[in-house]
Parts: sequence; C-alpha cells; structure tokens
Amino acid sequence: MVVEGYNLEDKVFLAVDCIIFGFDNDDLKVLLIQRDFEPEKGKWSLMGGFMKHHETLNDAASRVLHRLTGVHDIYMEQLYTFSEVDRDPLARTISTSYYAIINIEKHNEEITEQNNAKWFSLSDVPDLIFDHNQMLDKAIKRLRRRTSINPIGFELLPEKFTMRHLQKLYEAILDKKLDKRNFINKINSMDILIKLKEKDMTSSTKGSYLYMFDQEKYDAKNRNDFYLKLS
Amino acid sequence: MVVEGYNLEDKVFLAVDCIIFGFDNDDLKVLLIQRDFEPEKGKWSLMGGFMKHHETLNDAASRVLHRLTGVHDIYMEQLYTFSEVDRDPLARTISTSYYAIINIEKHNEEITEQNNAKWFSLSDVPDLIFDHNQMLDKAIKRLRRRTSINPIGFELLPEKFTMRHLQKLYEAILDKKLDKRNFINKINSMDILIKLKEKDMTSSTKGSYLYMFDQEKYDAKNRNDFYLKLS
DNA sequence: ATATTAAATGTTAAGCTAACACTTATCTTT
DNA sequence: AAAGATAAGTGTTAGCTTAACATTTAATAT
Repeated sequence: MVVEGYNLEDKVFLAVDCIIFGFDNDDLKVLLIQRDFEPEKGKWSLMGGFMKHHETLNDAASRVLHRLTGVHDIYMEQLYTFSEVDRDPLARTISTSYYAIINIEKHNEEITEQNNAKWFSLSDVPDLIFDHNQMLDKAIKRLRRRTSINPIGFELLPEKFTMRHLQKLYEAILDKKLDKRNFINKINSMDILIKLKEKDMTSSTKGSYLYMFDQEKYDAKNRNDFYLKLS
Repeated sequence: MVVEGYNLEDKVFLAVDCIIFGFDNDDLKVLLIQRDFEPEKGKWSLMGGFMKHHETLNDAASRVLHRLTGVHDIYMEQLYTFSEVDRDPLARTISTSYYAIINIEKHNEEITEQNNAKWFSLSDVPDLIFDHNQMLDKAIKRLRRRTSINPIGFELLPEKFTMRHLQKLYEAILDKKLDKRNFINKINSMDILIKLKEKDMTSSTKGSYLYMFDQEKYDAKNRNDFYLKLS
C-alpha cells in the first residue's frame, strides 16, 4: 500500500467560532459581533479567529473568548467542525465551533463595545455570515442536552440566586414553562444547593431566599454517576 | 479593529480517522489496521486519511470508509476534532474523528486483508498510535448514548434477526446484561419491528422468530420526538 | 418416553413524573 | 388600621415507568 502523502496543496486554514451564551434573568442570550472587516463587512457573526500554529483548538477558543469578553476560564465545549468547501469565500477555511457560557454580569462591556458586540435574545438572532446560524442551532441543542445532565447552568448565574432565577434560567434554556413546585422539589431532592439566611428583596415585598451552588456536594455525587435531569 | 490575517504559516493538514464498529452476534468489534508505513510502522491504528482540498470532512471520511470496507453509504457521524500540537510527529496535523457502524457480513474481506486490517473485540484493543485510543473511547461513549436514543443499532444487524440477536447487540453496546423479558417488553412497546412468519433454526430446536426493522413506522414515530431508550 | 435446550410469556412492587391550589409575608393603598 | 396587591413558599396523589422475578412450550436427541 502506498503511503498517503502530506500534500501541501491540501493544507487549510483552521478557525474557531464561539457561541457565547449569557442569561439576563429573563432571556437566554448570545453574543454576536458586527463585522467591520471583509468578507461580509457589516453583517453579524459569531466571534471567531484562526488557530495559530503553536495553538490547539482549545487554546484558540480560549483566546478568542478572552479577547471578546475579558474573562478567563470560561466554561466551553467543542461542538462540531464545519468543512464545506466554499464556506469561506476568501480561502479554504475549516472551522471548529465551540460554545461557551458565561455570567453576563462578569463580562467587560468596554471590550464588547470595542468589538461591536451585542447580546441577542435567541428569538432575535439575525442572519449570520457563512454557516454561523447552523453553528448556533447546534449549540442550542447541545446546551439543552448538557444542562439536562450536568449543572453547568449555574455558570450562567451569579454566585447567589433565588429559586425563581434558577427556574427562569432553565425555562429559558429549555424554552418551556416548568411547574414551580415540581421544579423546587426536583432541585431540592438533588441536594446540591446551599440555602442562605439572606434574602433577595428586589422582586417582592416578602423577599425570597438566596441559594448557592455547592460544588463539593455536586462533585461527591457526580463521582457516582449522578445525573441532574430536568425536563 | 485589525482584520485577522490569513497567515500561511498557520495552515495545517487536516485528516479524518474512522472508528468502524461491527457486531459478530456476540461481541462489539472495531476494525483496526496495522501500519506498514511510517510513522509508527507496525503499530495498530484507526483507518484514516487526509482531507483533500476539494473535499469536505464528510467526503474524506466516506472515502476512507469505502476504501477499507468496500461498502458505500455507511452510517457515520462526526465525533470530535483533535488538535494537540504534537499529535502527529511528522507535521502539524489536525484530525477529525468519525465513527461508523456497519453490518460486519457486508464488508469486503479481501480489501480489509489488503489493508492489514483486523476486527478487535473492544476488550482486546491494543495500544494505538497517536491519540487513537482516546478517539475510540469517545466513539464508544457516543455510540452508547446514540443507540439509547436512536435505533441506529439496527445498522449493525443483518436485515432479519431474532430478539436474541437484538438483545445481544444491545448488551454488547452497553456492556451489561439485560433482562430478557424486560427487554422484549420494551422493544415491543416501541412498535417498530415487523415479526416474520419465518424462524431462525440455527440456535435451538424450537427455533426463534425473525424480525425486521420497520423503517416507516420508526420514521412516523420519530417525527413526534420519539425516543428509543434502553438502559 | 425422557432429557435437553433455548424460546416465549406476565405480574407486581417501588420509584418517578406530572398535575394541581392554597397559605404566608410584606408593603401599599385607602 | 383594614383591605388589597404581589410574589414566595409549601404537599399530595394518580398514573406511568422501571426493575425484579420463574414457569411453560416446542422440538430434537437419546
């Protein structure tokens, strides 16, 4: 058998594109940039960048995420690699999509403004360049599945949150209403939250208790094939 | 903001590596090749190949699958893209892994022999080159999840099969024993099989009924968020 | 006719899911 | 200070799903 050659003509550019999710206590949002460069200048797109020769794809995605949000150590996950021959009109470019979720309060607004970036509710997302709408669709589906299994949803919330916040978040992710009592029962039965003495007084006169995610308890359970299933 | 350049020094080779699953009525197997070329000559590896400039990754994976098995239209799915900087010692090569499942009876044995290919039970898989063991691990996990949701397992079986075959297959995929009565009840409740008048007489004096997968019924159900859940 | 082998078949307890409504605490208004 | 408004907090139950479990049946071989 003939050895497959490393043919220079088959070399390609490899890029990453990041679907960045945030939550504003009401809606699940995605951070998009308006391009001020060609190709497709003026159109909205995901934030992306080329993988450099000394980087892995994960490195490149982390760099891109940091550049747009100012935040390090963002939760992210590789999604899928898109390779249609004509997806980028300027040069053969293959792109690996990543999705990330961040606490919307933590990102640096100056930086996002400098990048012409804006948060869009999922229902308001415009036509994006290339295959970016497809990437976003895949990301939403993956996020739904992932948050049904792992409590990564907490990454989207501030450190302290109310049950109402948490429920709203899951409703936004799953795009459906949940029953309040069933939701709370389910969450409580998981025993991965710490109930604080403190109350949040902003949403009602009565006030509602604040909770924190208990990483230690979660880790302990997770070791034994624990599943957070919300549906 | 400065336009990101298309820097030639960042171009890379892009490869695909295929995890090919088969089932021999007893064990779940994976098809590996023994390399007769450098690097890592003599070691076992997944079947792979470079993506050519006119191809998509899917095209490349299909081509590689066909070259090794002689079969067209194999069920396959993209898994993950591996990009460690030193994963290939000869040149910077990024590899996207695909897993495929085929009916083991259909593959062309001459072709696999010419390629020094051999079926390995999952428990006997040797050390593979590069990050191929990692790829295989991911593939097994994905296969388990996928077959719990979709009936792709049927791709691994001949057209006509017995309940026993089907159960053995799922036991091999999930790597655990299932209760016969519960399994049959579950499968029957899905109502996606056609029970034939014919019997398979090879495994017992009594003979056991043969079944076929009913694609139409499955498609009809699948439109309404139908899930095949075997656990 | 007896033994052997694998196929075929149903029931039940326990756990989980999903549907459902009233009371409580506090502030605001009259 | 009484009444109203607003969101928080709280349990029960019927229906469904899961998982555990053993005997009978059909055909051939001895």
